[in-house]
Amino acid sequence: MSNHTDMKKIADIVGVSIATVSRTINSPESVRPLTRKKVLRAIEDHQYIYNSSAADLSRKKTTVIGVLIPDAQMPMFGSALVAIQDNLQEKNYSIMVGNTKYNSNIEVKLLKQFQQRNVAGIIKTGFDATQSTLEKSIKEWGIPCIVIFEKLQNPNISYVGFDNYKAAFSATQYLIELGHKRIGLIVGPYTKQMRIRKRVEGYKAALEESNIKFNPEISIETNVGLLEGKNAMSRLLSLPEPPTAIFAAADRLAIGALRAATEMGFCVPEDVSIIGYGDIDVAAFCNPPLTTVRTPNYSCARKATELIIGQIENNTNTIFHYCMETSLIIRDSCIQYK
Amino acid sequence: MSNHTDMKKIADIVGVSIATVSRTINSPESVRPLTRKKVLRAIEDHQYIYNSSAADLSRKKTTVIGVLIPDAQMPMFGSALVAIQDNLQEKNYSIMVGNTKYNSNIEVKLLKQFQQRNVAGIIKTGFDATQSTLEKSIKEWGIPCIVIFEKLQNPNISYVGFDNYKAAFSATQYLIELGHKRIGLIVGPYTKQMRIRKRVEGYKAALEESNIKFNPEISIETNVGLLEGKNAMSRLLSLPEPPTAIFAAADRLAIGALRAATEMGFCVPEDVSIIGYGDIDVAAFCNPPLTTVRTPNYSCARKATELIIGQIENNTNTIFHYCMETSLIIRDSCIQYK
DNA sequence: TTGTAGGCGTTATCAG
DNA sequence: CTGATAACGCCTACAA
Repeated sequence: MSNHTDMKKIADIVGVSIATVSRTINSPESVRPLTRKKVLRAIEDHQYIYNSSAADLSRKKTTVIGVLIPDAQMPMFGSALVAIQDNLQEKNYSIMVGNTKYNSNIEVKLLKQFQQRNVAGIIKTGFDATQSTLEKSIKEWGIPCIVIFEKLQNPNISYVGFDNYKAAFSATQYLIELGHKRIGLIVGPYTKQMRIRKRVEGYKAALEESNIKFNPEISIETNVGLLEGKNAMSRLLSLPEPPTAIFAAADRLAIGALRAATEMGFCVPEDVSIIGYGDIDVAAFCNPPLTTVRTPNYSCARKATELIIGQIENNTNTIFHYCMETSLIIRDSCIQYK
Repeated sequence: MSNHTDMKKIADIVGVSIATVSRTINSPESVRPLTRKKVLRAIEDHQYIYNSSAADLSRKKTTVIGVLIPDAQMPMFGSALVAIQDNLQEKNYSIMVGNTKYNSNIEVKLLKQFQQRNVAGIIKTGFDATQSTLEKSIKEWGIPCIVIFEKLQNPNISYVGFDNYKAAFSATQYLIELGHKRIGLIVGPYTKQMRIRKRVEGYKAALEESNIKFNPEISIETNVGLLEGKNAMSRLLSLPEPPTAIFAAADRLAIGALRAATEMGFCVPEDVSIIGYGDIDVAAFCNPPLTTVRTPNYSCARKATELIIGQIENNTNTIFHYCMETSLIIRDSCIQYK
């Protein structure tokens, strides 16, 4: 005989059926106030702990949502977590996180875990063309899945993102307007990530629009990180004819680049301008403060959560496409080329 | 009739009992190789999805662990998440996160959620004396709970941390050795957080050891953030007789402080030295690179995960106390006082 | 408004 | 090594 308090026990104590206990928890309005009160009292007095696993099994549906991010250490993704929870908290949903490290094996494994745990919905950052299998399986799986931080081509997948192409275009254009012609690019693994590739395309398009020829020699693909940004910048500045401006398509790359410039004796922005991407919070605290593109991370994640909750509760699964605006945050790391 | 693949269905297909299917999943070695192979084949062919909720219910035990952090946006806590998952991944455990925002109401709510979901263990950062109720309930609850990033006084709670007192002591001492006597302090909400209070105590003890009187006027308690650090530093540097060195007991405070100094025309370290705390990754990329105390965040989280998994699997619940070493990382933001 | 009872998909015990 | 079967704790028609 279990000495552990379950619904049955509460029911016995109050002298009511187990169904009534369940009801006072899930739809209190459907039980007579007096009964309700007695049940709640017993729950309180006997420290009854509701068992979500059992409920999940019975309902064939959980109140857990799975969140997939590449790297919890990056503020951009951390803020997604915060936003999601801010929105979920009051509704008593829980968050299951997975850190993919940009590794699709890990991602697949985590998704499988989510699936086995029967999460009610998934919010993930980024979605690659190479993930068509994934697309198919999520479709069949039948739960809502929203991609954030990215504007997708694929009309079958919901997203709440921003236009990486446009944002990168405007950053590059800004540099061009300042008179720069030799504009270097330091960018993350765009060969793997669509969201990053769009930035490269935006950069190229802006150059082209101004009849500046794309120069692969001053364009570096690297992993995203402070050190990586620094290394890339060192290479760029060691060139016989270094760029006069750099578009670092991630703030952390920009911060690394800034460090490289400083250490090599280049003044920013006098000797070389640097524009970042993301407007992470330290960007404003760099020396000099970093001019960058602000992407609406928090609001994307928040909006996505709102939408997914809606879908879960109404048991719908329509496709949403939201594209939020980005903006140029002009600080002190870029200057007119003379 | 459900068209959804469950164990029963696989069993029927293979012509074996449901128990055998369960076995080939959970203890493959206990089933005849040929049978095993057939079952696995069917699982593969029919895209069977294991239902963890059901298993959890049956086992009365889950394989999810709850992680409580104050702010997912802070790299220190992000790295904990990463470390925990790195360790959990291969064992097929999942992580449920909760972001407390340093708010104990939220924390209590999240813990209750964890409890209802029947998590197998809890890893949390920080533990306050004010949380004695919590201590009691976790005790009764009976699952392992490990506090990280902190060395606790309370012998009843497991921790894997480091000695904040000692670390702060050594940071302050370093400043003193450099000849500073007027050493300011910018620190997080130590009135609320034990882990932060220890830093204040370490700071004071170091001063006292060198017969420097603690001066409350150059000591500021604030929330932890870049802007907060900047504001605090502005106040300090506006004093008629500003400090010649600052111990910012969190790197983000230090970075804010650095910014304030720069904007106010103070050179760091020539006019004022700044030492940080935490060695977050951008610290090395500041201008100047930040001298700071390195705390073993990743390894604490990793170790804690290892321990908690051990407890879960062996069904034990002993108390562990691990204290890791911190170290002084000397870079360029502090200089000899002349 | 309340009770009855079958079912959710696994695990685990006990035989065989 | 394999099978039958009773839990696990809750939800949800259906009935009263």
